[in-house]
This record gives sequence, structure tokens and C-alpha cells, in this order.
Amino acid sequence: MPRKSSAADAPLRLDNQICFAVYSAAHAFNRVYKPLLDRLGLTYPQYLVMLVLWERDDVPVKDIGERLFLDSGTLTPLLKRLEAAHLVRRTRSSEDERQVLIALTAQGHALKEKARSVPQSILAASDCSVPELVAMRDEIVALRDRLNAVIGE
Amino acid sequence: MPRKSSAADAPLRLDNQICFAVYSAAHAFNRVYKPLLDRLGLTYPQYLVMLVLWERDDVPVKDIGERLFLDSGTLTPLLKRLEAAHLVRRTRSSEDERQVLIALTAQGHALKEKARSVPQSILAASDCSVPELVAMRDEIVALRDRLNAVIGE
DNA sequence: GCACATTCAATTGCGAACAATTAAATGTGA
DNA sequence: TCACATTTAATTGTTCGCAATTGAATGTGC
Repeated sequence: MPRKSSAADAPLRLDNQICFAVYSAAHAFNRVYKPLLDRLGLTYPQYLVMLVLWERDDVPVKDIGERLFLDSGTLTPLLKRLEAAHLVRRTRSSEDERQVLIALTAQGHALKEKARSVPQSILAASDCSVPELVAMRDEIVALRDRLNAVIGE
Repeated sequence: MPRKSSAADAPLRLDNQICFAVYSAAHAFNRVYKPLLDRLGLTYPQYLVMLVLWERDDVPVKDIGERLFLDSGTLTPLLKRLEAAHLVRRTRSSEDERQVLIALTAQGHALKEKARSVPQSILAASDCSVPELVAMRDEIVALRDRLNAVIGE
């Protein structure tokens, strides 16, 4: 028997999965961002780190990681690339030698001005009203936070 | 002047970004899936490929790529790992020698039964009603499709 | 039939992402 | 004080994800 598609298979159907919706939307965002961020010389994760630093500077790697849900295994090499691009400086804290503080260079600060056009371009690409996007964002954040709550038991 | 947070900066604020909501939710899903998929011996992208194959077998790499929005650079090594795990077979099509057809092995088919408990666990972790999840999924898919439409000019 | 373009998978190189481990600095309790 | 645990980044190794290129097979237009 050729295994006809059955109702019992619905939970395993790709297009029914919310995780795949989220996964594929994340990649779609990445592809839209790519040409915009190329002009800034940033990758998407690097852009996220810069967003954090543009809000507050001179913070330990740990803080950036907590904000972005990333660990040092991801951030250490990424921050070294930003340092090589002269956008940030990495210095050991003198109060606590375990911490490495990340500070923006003048170039890093200046890049913020060039980045201001990015959110507008993304808004246009999403072809969606701001209130709709805000509502979706809040729902997705709430879902993410519930998922993260499960991970910490 | 110490650059106080200003309303002009709102579009660049991390927590205002829907892309970051999606990006961080995708990673949260990945972390919830990890222990469940470890028991199947699969990574999350490998699980997605298996979902595609459990729906329809004996398809070219191209079809899997279109379904998952992934290219051969990602899929070729991933499929070789699934082959090494004896879950799929890779054979050149005889009608069109350019294509490589991916077929499930008996083990690959059998794994579907072990996978049936996964969606239920994810539903529980998301701590959300099915109608809510379905609504969110459809919104996210619609957004993804609009973003993908922009990429193809 | 033949030059040419197109399609498809594979390959190479780079940048995430994370698990697991390491090493150094700091904190804590007896 | 001193043994011990904790915190913090860095490191190593594996797997994605994609751009760019390659090479073989197929399709096409003349």
C-alpha cells in the first residue's frame, strides 16, 4: 500500500509547523537585510551587536550575550571581526579582570548614522502596516519568552 | 553631551525590531527541539529535510531546496550526513543525470514513527492554544512570503 | 547538427551557532 | 588563610547557511 497522506500525519506536515514558519521567516529577513548591510560592511548578527552597542556602550561580552541570547563561542570571534573592522575596541576591565568590555570606536559611533535608513527599508520590504508589525512582534516575543522559560526547566 | 536616548533612535532600538523577534524565536525553537531531536539522532535542519521526505520520497535535491528555501551548498553535505546515518539513499536519476534523487531507507521511514511525539512536545513547550499558534503561523508565513517576493525583485 | 545558454549538484571559503572544555579571576565558607 | 565553587572569555570541533565557482548534463535556436 502506497501510504496515502493521512490525517494522522498532519502534525508532521512541514507547512503546519510554526517552527518552520519562524525558521524560514528568519532566513527571509536575512536575505532582505543582506544588500542593505553589505553597504555598512556588516553581517546580520554583527548588526544586532551594533544595535546593542548603539544603545549602550562599554559593556561586557556577557551583557551583549544576554541581550541577544548568544554565548561567548559565538560572540568572541564576531567581536574580533568588528575589532578588525575598527568598529569596536576590546579591553579587559580593571575592576574585574575576567570581563572584556566592548566599546565603540569613533567609526563605530559614526556608522549609526548610516544605519538609520535600514529599518525604513525593511518596513517597506515587509509590505505591512506598522501596527500589524508591532502586534506580530509582540506575539512572537511572547512565544519566544515562553519557549525560553521551558529551556531553563 | 552623553547622547541621551532619543525618539529618533526608536527605529534602531533592538527590542523594536520584528526581525530580532523572529531571529531570537527561531533560536529559542532550536534550543527546545535539541533534546527531542537528539533522541532521533537528527539536527533541526535534518529534521526539516526528513519532514519533506516523509511527505514525498524519491525527489531531487532541488525540490527539497525549494521547499525549505535552502540551496545545494547547504543540502549536499547535510544529505551526505543523512546518508552516512543510513536514513536516505542518494542516486543519480537515469532520466536526467544532473539530478540526484533522495529516497528514504527503511530506517528513514521507520524514524517517522519515533518522530510523532515531537510536535506534541513542542506544542506543550509553546504553552499556547492551537488556534493561536495557527493564526500566528499564518501571519508569519504571509510576512515571509512578502519578504521573499521582494528578494526576487 | 552544433554553438550556446541553462540547469543541477558539488565544491570552496567564510561567518555564524552551539556544546564542551579550558584557564584565569573572583567569591565563599570553614 | 586556604580549599573550593563560581564567573567570565576564549578555544575546539561540528553543523548550518550562503555566495561564488565548477563541471557535467540537458535544452535552444539557428
